[in-house]
Amino acid sequence: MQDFRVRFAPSPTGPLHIGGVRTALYNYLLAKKNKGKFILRIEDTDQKRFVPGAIEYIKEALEWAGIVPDEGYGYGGEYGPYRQSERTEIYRKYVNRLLDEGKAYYAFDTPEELDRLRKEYEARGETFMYDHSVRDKLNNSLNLSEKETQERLRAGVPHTVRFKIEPGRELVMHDLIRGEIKVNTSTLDDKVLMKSDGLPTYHLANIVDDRLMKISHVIRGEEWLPSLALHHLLYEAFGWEPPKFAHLPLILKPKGKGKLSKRDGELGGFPVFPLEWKNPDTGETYSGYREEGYLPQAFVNMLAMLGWNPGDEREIFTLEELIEAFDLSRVNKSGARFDPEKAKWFQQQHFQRLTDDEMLDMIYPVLSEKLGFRVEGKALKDYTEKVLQLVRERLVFPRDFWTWASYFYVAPREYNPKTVKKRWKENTGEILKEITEVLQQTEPWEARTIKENISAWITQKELSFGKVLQPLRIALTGDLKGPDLFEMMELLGKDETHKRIQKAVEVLE
RNA sequence: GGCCCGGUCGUCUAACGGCUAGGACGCAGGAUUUUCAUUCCUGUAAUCGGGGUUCGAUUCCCCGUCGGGCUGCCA
Repeated sequence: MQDFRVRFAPSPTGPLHIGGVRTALYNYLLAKKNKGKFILRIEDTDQKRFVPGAIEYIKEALEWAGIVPDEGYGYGGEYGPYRQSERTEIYRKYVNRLLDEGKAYYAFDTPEELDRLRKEYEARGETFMYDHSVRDKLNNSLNLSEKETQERLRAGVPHTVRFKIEPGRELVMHDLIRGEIKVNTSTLDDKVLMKSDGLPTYHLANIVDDRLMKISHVIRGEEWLPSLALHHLLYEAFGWEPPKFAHLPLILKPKGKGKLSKRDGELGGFPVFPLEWKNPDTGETYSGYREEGYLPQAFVNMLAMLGWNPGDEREIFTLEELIEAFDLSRVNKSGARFDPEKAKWFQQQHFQRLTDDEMLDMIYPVLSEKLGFRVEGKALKDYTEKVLQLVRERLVFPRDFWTWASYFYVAPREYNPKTVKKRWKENTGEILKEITEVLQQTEPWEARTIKENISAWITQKELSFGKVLQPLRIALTGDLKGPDLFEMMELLGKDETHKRIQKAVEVLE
């Protein structure tokens, strides 16, 4: 029985976007479910596109989400190095093997020449493919004598190595999600395996590394499906048994056409990245789920459900529960449109499941920032804990605490003109003055007694509750929203309650 | 254009070939509440089209159509 080993192999060309995180997540879930290993490999064979900070970003994002690699770049392991730019010698060895066996060849065509050919074909309405039909007319070692080829190589003429694909074979492959996939090799081109800079392309490095790192299952995005046939042929050329493959459906834009891209976030007002990212070149900043206040468990839950379901009607999962429930056979085939609203709903569900202490830990920093000083000291913390009891069920993000509870800390500076206009009548001032007296005599100062006294007074005066309580609320909070009025008054305290009522009467009369 | 992969409510999705096609988000209405929010209830809305196979197709096959991906010395 072969060990279960999967890898996540991002390219450090920028921040990981949520599609990448989901791929990592599915790999991780499968590894954990099967008591296997989840490996992080960095695919940085394109030095031109390398972005400083990207590797650190990827690791930080995975760790924040709780998708921690067991092995790989920065995590150790016996199959390293796990960064492809450190493995060039290995790739060279394997390319030479293909070259020796006549399964690959040197190509001396320059990028300019190829570019020209592509344009020519395009002008004719055709597509240029470097394949069996044209390779014997092009500038490569298949058409050169052994001597000429060796001379050019010795002279350092820039060249690539291409994989020689034999046409006319019907390949039947298997994908764990899609089933049988058939491709005729005549439709494939002779892909470059080794670039002129001596570094391998993705295809070669990927196959060699997956083999050497004993990867049992390759779980990757659907954008790789067209390369599956090529990869199979490479395994075959090396005489290796290929791993099992699964191609995940893509995550699509919420609106419009195409797959989710980083621009969609700015347009739609939601993050497409797990963590905030500052582009080192342009200085542009892209928002992240972490900075927006999302809980990692909500983020992961939301991503898991985008393309997979447990087969029953459960929707809320912890990471552990996902490991238990996850199954590749229940991953969907079609692309999923990302829905920012549903993401918010997952956040709400997970946030509400937090304990008071967990919530408070996230709320103190928000409060400190708004208040302008660090929240510490038992009195303030105890007070905040009581405030939390009144507002907790309406919180979705930690920052919501301030929107719903600011008036517990700061007296209203202004009164919402619209609600004032609607609810503040001529005799309101008079009513509040009388209420003040009722409150003055209220002992002890508790929600229950306050409620009893005010209710009794309203009934006795034959007034409506709304006429009295709504202006009272405006006086205390500046608007017509918030938790139970009497609980609020108890927490605010007798003095503060009086001060606010008096001020409102002065300002609004 | 070529190659590959898909298509169930607006969105995410469920339904061994056999029910009034189920759930969730959203939206609308209602209940609760002094208010807002939460919560609860109700409603809303779908099998891309055409052929076939079958007693019976959302489900299997073919064609069309639409959507997506790939088509780089990117990954």
